[in-house]
This record gives sequence, C-alpha cells and structure tokens, in this order.
Amino acid sequence: MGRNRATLADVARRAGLSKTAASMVLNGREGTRLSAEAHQRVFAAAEELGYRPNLAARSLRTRKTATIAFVSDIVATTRFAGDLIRGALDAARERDHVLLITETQGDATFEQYAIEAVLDRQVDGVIYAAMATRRLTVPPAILGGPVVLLNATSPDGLPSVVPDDEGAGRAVATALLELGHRDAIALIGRNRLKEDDPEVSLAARARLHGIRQALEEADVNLLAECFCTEWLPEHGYAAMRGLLSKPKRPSAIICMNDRLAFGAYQALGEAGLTVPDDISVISFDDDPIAAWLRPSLATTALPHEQMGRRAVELLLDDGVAEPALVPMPLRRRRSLAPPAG
Amino acid sequence: MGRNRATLADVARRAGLSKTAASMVLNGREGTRLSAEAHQRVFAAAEELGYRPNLAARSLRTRKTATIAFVSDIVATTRFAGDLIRGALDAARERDHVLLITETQGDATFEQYAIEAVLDRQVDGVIYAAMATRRLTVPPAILGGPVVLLNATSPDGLPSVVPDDEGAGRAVATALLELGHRDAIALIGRNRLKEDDPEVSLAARARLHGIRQALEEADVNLLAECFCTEWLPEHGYAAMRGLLSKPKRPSAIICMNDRLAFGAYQALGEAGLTVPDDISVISFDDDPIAAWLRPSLATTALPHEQMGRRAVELLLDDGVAEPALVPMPLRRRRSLAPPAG
DNA sequence: AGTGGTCGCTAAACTGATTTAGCAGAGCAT
DNA sequence: ATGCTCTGCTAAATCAGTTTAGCGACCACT
Repeated sequence: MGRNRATLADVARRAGLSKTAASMVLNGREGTRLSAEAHQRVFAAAEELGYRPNLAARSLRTRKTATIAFVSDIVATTRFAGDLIRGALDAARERDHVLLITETQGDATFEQYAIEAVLDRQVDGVIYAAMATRRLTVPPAILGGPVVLLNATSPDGLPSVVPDDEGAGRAVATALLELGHRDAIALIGRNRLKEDDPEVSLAARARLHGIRQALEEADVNLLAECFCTEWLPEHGYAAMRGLLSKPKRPSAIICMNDRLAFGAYQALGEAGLTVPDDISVISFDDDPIAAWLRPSLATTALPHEQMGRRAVELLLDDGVAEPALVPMPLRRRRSLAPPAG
Repeated sequence: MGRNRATLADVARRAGLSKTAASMVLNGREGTRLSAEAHQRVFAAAEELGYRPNLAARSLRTRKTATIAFVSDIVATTRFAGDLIRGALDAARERDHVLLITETQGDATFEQYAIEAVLDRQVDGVIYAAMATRRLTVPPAILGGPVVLLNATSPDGLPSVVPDDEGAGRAVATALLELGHRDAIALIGRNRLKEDDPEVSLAARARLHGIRQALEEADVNLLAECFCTEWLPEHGYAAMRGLLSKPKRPSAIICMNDRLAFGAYQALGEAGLTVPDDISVISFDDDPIAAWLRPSLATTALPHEQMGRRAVELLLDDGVAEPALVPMPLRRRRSLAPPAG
C-alpha cells in the first residue's frame, strides 16, 4: 500500500530548498519569511511529485492523527446505526478527519480492547455511542482526551447528543389533540424497565413525560395504557387486540415506536378496522417501515444523521455550546384523521 | 488523548537494558540471545509502567498500521450495511486490526477524497464494499496494496465476496416445487435494468437464473412475471393487485426481495386472501420485516455478517483460497403451504 | 566602523518505535 | 599467547515529518 510515495525531502530537493522551508510552505505557516518565489517552487514540486504527507510521521511529531474513534455498543442490531455513522462521517470529512470504528458489544472485555486499540492509535477524540438512547458510564481510560457521548448521557456530565424525546412526546399528543381527539386516546408501549432504568432507556420516560404533559395541559386523560415487555411488532399486535376487546374503542393510538405501530396495524387489519377512518395511529422513530405501511404512518423522526454530525461538531469545533438536544421532526402522514363521528 | 504514556525508552531504562533489547523482547523475536532474566526484567518493567507501544511510531518504521480501510459506496441507505460492518469488525478484531470507515456516496470527488484519506494513513489493505451486489471498477490508486471487493465484483478479477444469489434462486423455487406448487407460480420483481446492467445489480440476474433453472428442471413454467421499476413495497403492492385482477389466481408468489413481498402482503390482505392458505409467498434478503410480518415470511437470508468476515479473512489471511460465494440460507417460515385444493 | 534589525533561509533536534551492525567478554583450541 | 567462536547485549541509523534555534547577508543609523 503506497510505497514509492514522494517524501517531503524529495519535494524540498526538487524545489531547491530545505525540508524546513517545504514543510512551512505546505502547512501554510504564517509569519514565515519565505519568498513568494520559494512558495511557488515548493507548490510546484509538490504538485509534480504528487506529494502527500505521511500521516504516521506527522502524528508521531504532532500527536494529532485527524482521526476520530467511533466506539459504540452495538453497530449492527438496529438499522439506525448506519445513519448515526453516516452523519458523523460527513461531518468528519468536512473537517478532514476520518472515523475509526469499533464495537464493544456491551462486553467489558471487548470494550477494554476497543479502548486500547483506539488509544494506541492516538485518536484525537472519541465518540462514544449507544444504539438505544440511555445513560452509561464511560471507561475512565478515554477521559484523557476529548469525548462526546452520542445518543447517551453519563453521570460525569460529559458533552452529549441526544434526541428530544420529550418534545416528540408533546408533538405526538398535540397532533392528536389538534385533530379533535380527546378522551379516547390509547397508549401502547408502557414499560417499567425502560421507564425506570436510565441505563436501559432514556427515551421511554421522556416520551411518556412529553405525552402526559401535553395531555394534561389540554385536560385530557388517556383512555388506556398498554404495557409491553418489548417494543416489537408482536407486542404491538397483542396490545392492540387487547384494546379492541374492550367495550370502548379508542379513536387514536399512540405507539411508543414504529414497530409497535406495525403490530397494531396488523391487529387492526385483522379486525377489519381502517386507519385512519376508524382509528388514527401515531408513533415514534420514523423507521423505514413507517413510510411503507398502508396507510403511511405518522411518526416523529429520530434524527440520527444529524445527531452523528452534531457529535463530531461538538468534538472538533470549539466554541459550539449549542444545545445538543436534537429535535425530532414530526412526519405527518396518512394515519391521522379527526375522530369518527 | 494519551499523553504521559510510557515509551519503550522508559521500559528499557527501568529494566536496565537497551531499547533494542526491550523492543526485541516485547516483540517476541526469535533467535535473539537475550537471557531469560533479561526477558523477565523487560516484561516486568512494561507491566509496571503500563507500557503500550505508540503505533504511529511503529508504523512509521514498519509501514504496517494494523488498520484496514472499509470503503463503501453508501453506508446508511440500507440496514444491511451494519451487518456487513459488524462481520468485518469482528474478524478484524480477532486479527488485532481495526477498521477505518469511509463512504464515497457514489460520488467521484468523495471517492477520490476517501481513497486519499486512507492511503495517507497507510492502511494495510482496503475492503471496497458495495451496498447492492454489483460490478464496479475500483479506483486504480488503491491497487498498490491488497484489495478485496465486498458484495461486488470487478473486471480486474480482484478477490471478491458475494452472496450466492443463484443458489438462493434455486432454493426458493425448489421450496415451492417440493410443496407441490406447479404451474401457478408467479414472480414479482422482474426488472430489465437490474438484470441487464451488472453495474446496477448482479443479484437480479442471478436470482432469476436460479429460479428458472430449478423450474426448468421440474418442467414447470411461471404463471406470470411482473415487472417492477423498483423493489419497494408499493411496487410489490401494485404488482400483486395486477396479478389478482387476472382470471387465474396464482398458488404461490416469488418476490425478488422482502420489501416487494411486504407490498404483496398488503395487497393480499386488502383482497381478503390469506397467506399461506390461499397463496404462498417466498422471497429474498431476510430483511427484519420478514420475521415481523404475519404470517412470518419465508425468505433466503443475505449473510451480510459472514460476508464482512470473509472479506477480512481474504484480505489478511494468506492461503485462504476458499470460495468467496457465500451461501444464502433459506429461512422456512409460515408463509409457505401446499397449494390449496 | 560598529551596532542592531530585518530578511530569507537552513541545520539539527525531536517524535517513538524497529533494525542493522558490531562490541566486549568468556571459553576453547592451537 | 593468539586466534576463533559464541554469548549477551548495545549504539546508532532509520522511518518522514515538525519545530527550534540560529546563520549570513544586507540595510540603516549613529
């Protein structure tokens, strides 16, 4: 890989100058007193030789690698990971940086290994990402340098980027209220574990809080709240069936995520009910299936790509103290309608 | 990030030996004549100081970085990317390597940038990945070192790892034949562009070929073939509606991917037909929705994680000449039944 | 003439590892 | 006593950059 590359010494020789001069010119150093002609000659020589600096040599001296570590608990499981990475990748490229990716798989040994691997490579900073929004404790070893938490918070008060789930909760409830839904709104996806243990989820509690807040302000009570052990389609399906077996049918359903909503759709379809004419559905995440469903599912989007960006910005750009609570835009789709009758 | 790290010189000093000795001991060099006691002292010193070699310094000398570049066209778009990366990550870790990820977004400028970024960092090899199985031309710049194509082939005959779509096609057709389906099998997802242009897709042609082969062997003809401009749910939906409007109703449907199948399910549901009692459905990819559908969708899995692994193996382990055509396992699920009546 | 300052540039040190070449001392044979 | 080999180890070069310290020429001023 890349032997025969021209070195700085080659450039200097060709330009008839010293390595020092060549280095200074190519790095655009201010305050150097090299002549315009010297600049010319160096640039020309570099151009002609196709010179590219050896970053290993450079970082040996400068202790900078233009490399960011992206350490996450689980890359693959969720399809959102890709967006998080892509956002980070884009922002990193704009700043001439590159991403070193490792995965801990939630395993302490792997984590240890990942941390060592990136520290050994002298990365300029670490983005420590969780695939589900939650609280976590970062290994002390990385605290020696800049760290940003992505989709996570920590007790240490490190800078972090998380989605505004509470705002999304309010937006979701408000959207229904505005359509005229009142006391026949049901909620699918309550989950004590997720709501009470911040190390499992921060989203569940925040979403719930946002929903309740908006409803309270409108003086509306939930018709029903269904608990689900997981947020998967089958649980949404079961919950929806449960709701439909009760005397009072809801006019609208809020699902804690799109997979639950997908399950709810299935149960509604089987029951011969139509979305949104019989029942409106709204949800969280904006998983791709939300747009694929018939009718398309209204939901609040997890802005993963933007979060990835934000994390890089927080890490590399100093002086950005902007809020790292990233808004979750509401996607209004066809699953919403005013209550029937 | 990581100042104050002990250097080799520190270790040597503490062990009362030279840097040379320390280096040799720590690298486990054979044929050195250093005493057992010297070994002891070096190990002890390294341990006590928590010594970790500076990889920038090492690679400056050795031109090895224990880093692999993972260059892909698009990371985010498909949820499979995560699995590809995870497989590569796992295999890389086992070999003490780390992954540098970049994205070209199919844009020549970005590609140029990505290539330079990784070459400047002296990576030991490049995995050039495509998110849809296809043929591509790799930029000549990276040919200076080891390259493996992942989910892609190239005219240069570079080593490559691709899924066995043709085998999957045979498996899918065979599964239906074994259940007794004969001349009422319809196919959804024909697409000239994908079938004819290898730079767009290799999968379409291979899948079609596998299906035809198996059917021909059984002397069976397809009842119908529906063309789709894209392989998205809405196209599957439209195609399925088209099929149902015809006089002869199919007993089974083969969809070219799971998203088409999802659309087909929607059309079947609306038409009041039941899978698999009225119509069996089988497909390709094993997208997560396949397991979420009701009934769960039989499909052939794209073994992305394993492909990612394989790519790293091909890149780093010499002497592995095993086939890089990775089998796509058939997931038998509830969408299959013998033809009705 | 001596002093001081600026200009335009360079030699050499430095980063932290690997690797080559070779040295001092012991043991042995001649 | 001399030469030879073997053992156990080290000095110094090397990788490709960045950075510090400073050199010689020229000019202006007193």
